[in-house]
Amino acid sequence: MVHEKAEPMQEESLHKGPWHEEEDERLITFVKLLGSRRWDYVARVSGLKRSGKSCRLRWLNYLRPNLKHGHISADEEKIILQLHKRWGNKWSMIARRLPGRTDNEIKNYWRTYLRKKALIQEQENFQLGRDNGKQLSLFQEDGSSAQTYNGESYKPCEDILEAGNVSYDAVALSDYTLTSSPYQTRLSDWISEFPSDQSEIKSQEDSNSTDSCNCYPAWISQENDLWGCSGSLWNMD
DNA sequence: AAGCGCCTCAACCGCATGGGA
DNA sequence: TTCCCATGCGGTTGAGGCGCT
Repeated sequence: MVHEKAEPMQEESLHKGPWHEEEDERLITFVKLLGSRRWDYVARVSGLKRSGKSCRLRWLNYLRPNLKHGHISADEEKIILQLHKRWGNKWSMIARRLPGRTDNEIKNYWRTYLRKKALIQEQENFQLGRDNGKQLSLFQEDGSSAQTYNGESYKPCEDILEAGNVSYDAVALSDYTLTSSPYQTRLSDWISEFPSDQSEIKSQEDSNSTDSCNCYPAWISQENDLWGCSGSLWNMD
């Protein structure tokens, strides 16, 4: 490994905008040579008139191996919805749970498609809430969970219920208990296995780095069964 | 065919964070 | 402890594609 103090790039000479094929090829060559770190150095040594930031972004979002470039599958969409409700706009965290997908891709997908879906869902729930004389607000304007019910905060579980095709109203009417049917009992058991504190979640995240994001934590892999997802997504290399 | 508006997504920007000197 | 720099992250932008009129 060469350790050389990187000179600052000449800002005014930097290329911006879309990458050309030759630039991609050159970047791939130099990343293979120098590794996907020290991006300023890679940018400078490669002769690409791009910033280190730009090189890093191009590599992470487009050039790195094992990226998927196709449409987001229904299974992946469910995961995104679930994790967004859990974590909010933590796109990089969500991306780590979806092998081959980038935070940018997920962020774009959310903004262009899922956010609308969430808003529609909100409107439907608002209508249902009005019909029942209750106000169940599940999403804020930005798409995040509002976590209120009749003006009171509650532990969010709508993500799980939506994923399992259980209506929000069913939860509202059962005072958020999930034990009245075998299916709900199963849900309840599953929820209870969720990491109970941030440190546990953190340790699971740490064991699933970007570079080795080929597995899921136990708590989410169980959703596969719950959702009846195809196995292919979960066994990705 | 041309013009317009909307949508998508690659790329940029600015701030936060972490590590090393 | 402080400063500096590289990297990471989330929000935003804008070019190009596409469909509608």
